[in-house]
Amino acid sequence: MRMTETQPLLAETLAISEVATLTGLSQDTLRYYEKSGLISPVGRSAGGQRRYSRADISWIELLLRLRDTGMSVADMQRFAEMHHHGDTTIPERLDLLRRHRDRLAERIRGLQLNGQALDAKIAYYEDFLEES
Amino acid sequence: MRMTETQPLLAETLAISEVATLTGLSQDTLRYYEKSGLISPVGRSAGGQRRYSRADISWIELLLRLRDTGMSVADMQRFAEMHHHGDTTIPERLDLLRRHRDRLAERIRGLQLNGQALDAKIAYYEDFLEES
DNA sequence: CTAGAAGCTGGAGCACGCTCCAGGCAAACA
DNA sequence: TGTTTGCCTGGAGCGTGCTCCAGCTTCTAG
Repeated sequence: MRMTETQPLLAETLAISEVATLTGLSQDTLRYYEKSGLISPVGRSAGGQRRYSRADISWIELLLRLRDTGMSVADMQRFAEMHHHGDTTIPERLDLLRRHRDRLAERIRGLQLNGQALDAKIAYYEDFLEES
Repeated sequence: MRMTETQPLLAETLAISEVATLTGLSQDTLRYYEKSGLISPVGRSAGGQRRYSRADISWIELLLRLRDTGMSVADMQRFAEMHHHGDTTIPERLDLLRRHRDRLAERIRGLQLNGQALDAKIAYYEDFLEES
């Protein structure tokens, strides 16, 4: 078979620097997330360096969505653990996602209202300047 | 030269506990905000206890709006300092508010997009459950 | 084969935004 | 009047989410 050449499967994996560039997370953060259980232990090269698979990448992308919509690391840990326990946890995961989604909707509504109040303040300042 | 008490003005002021209840901030946070310059030194009773005026309250309400829309304490400090320097800083303040408003609009848009992606994920899980 | 770049681990450190004392004076109620 | 409740200050401490580092191993280009 092949000798020193990398096989197709291996060619599909990414080094940590590439994942960092791809996701915008720092290498330190990627390692920190793995250490904290947000990312399940990722594949390794013969020498022990991380090799991320496509599945790892899409999992990280989901994590980022959760994080960017305000989910805490603690909640992401719970979610990751469910994920790790397989399909039987899908109802729980669904539940968690729905709750999160609802809180997000509320938060967006709140931000919109605050935005309107800020607009009013801005208009007030604009009027003030116009009159002087 | 306002050392008199039992004036209508005094009747209009609030103790820190009342402001805490009113705004949802803790007494410690109110003192911390004052210490950090977010709130300019508030009036005191003869004995040295804080007495918040209507103007103090509405300033705090503006601060809360800024905070709740994601402004950092550092940025609020700058804003507070401008405010403290009087009307000549209105153009700067307007500028800061507009920038903040724009960032907020962007953030809301981003949250909405992430929300849609979460909806898709939720739908995926729902389908999965339905088929089993 | 080798130099330099990239990655590893465990653990310390940091920025932010509060939060919680201790020890003491102020205010309100009975 | 007393005593209970409230507020004061300065400063230490904390939870979160990273970020940095030392000392060492692995990879890769030439």
